Amino acid sequence: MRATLKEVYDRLLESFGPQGWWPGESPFEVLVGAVLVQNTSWKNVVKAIDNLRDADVTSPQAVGDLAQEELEELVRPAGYFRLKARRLRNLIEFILRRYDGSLDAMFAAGLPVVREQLLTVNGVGPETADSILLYAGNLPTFVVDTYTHRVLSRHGWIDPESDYHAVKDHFEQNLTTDVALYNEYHALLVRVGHHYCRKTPKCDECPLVEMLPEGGVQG
DNA sequence: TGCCAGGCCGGGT
DNA sequence: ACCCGGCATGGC
Repeated sequence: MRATLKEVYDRLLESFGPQGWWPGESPFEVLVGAVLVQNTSWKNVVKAIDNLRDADVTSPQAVGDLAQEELEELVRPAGYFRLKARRLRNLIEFILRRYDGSLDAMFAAGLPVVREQLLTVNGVGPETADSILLYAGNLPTFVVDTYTHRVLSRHGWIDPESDYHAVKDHFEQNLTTDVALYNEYHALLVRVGHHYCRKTPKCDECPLVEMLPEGGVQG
């Protein structure tokens, strides 16, 4: 008898409690954070976001007014700083041109439309796009990240070869369409990943250990 | 002290 | 279609 995704969710929620994601004081900060956190620890991203706030860069328009070198210095603590300053610029330019800099207007255009548009921006891939849509826009799209894939494949709940969209569809087809649920579930998977499901797993005290298949973790 | 972090892109086979 | 290197700072 295999655990359902809902049962896994309930177990995580009872173990860790609500995570209250996404960290960020505004949709703009959430969007910025989604780009800056690519393959980087959130601790570093916080420093970069603090820099932006201290410099009064709190809107797409404010980013638009910055020289590229200034933007690079502000986001430097997040790592890959030249690359990320470029990606951030690409995304902000898109929003300024297409939506006159209004995040509200962008999200009002609807989930499937905006998702496709975001994916055309160089530097915005599926996880970044879905993070923006879910955590900044409150739109019901499930976010898949490295921990999502790792936790599920180690427990034998997905094919380890499955790609981003396969995992995303798996969640969306086996859960009710619910922004709060998607939000909390992803945050809980990152939490359990941080504590127990690193590259070398520590399953001894993991709340999901009793849900392991015969033979323990895969891979 | 190395290893790794809430990806994504571009170039080579 | 795949595979792989590059990107960079800071925490544990």
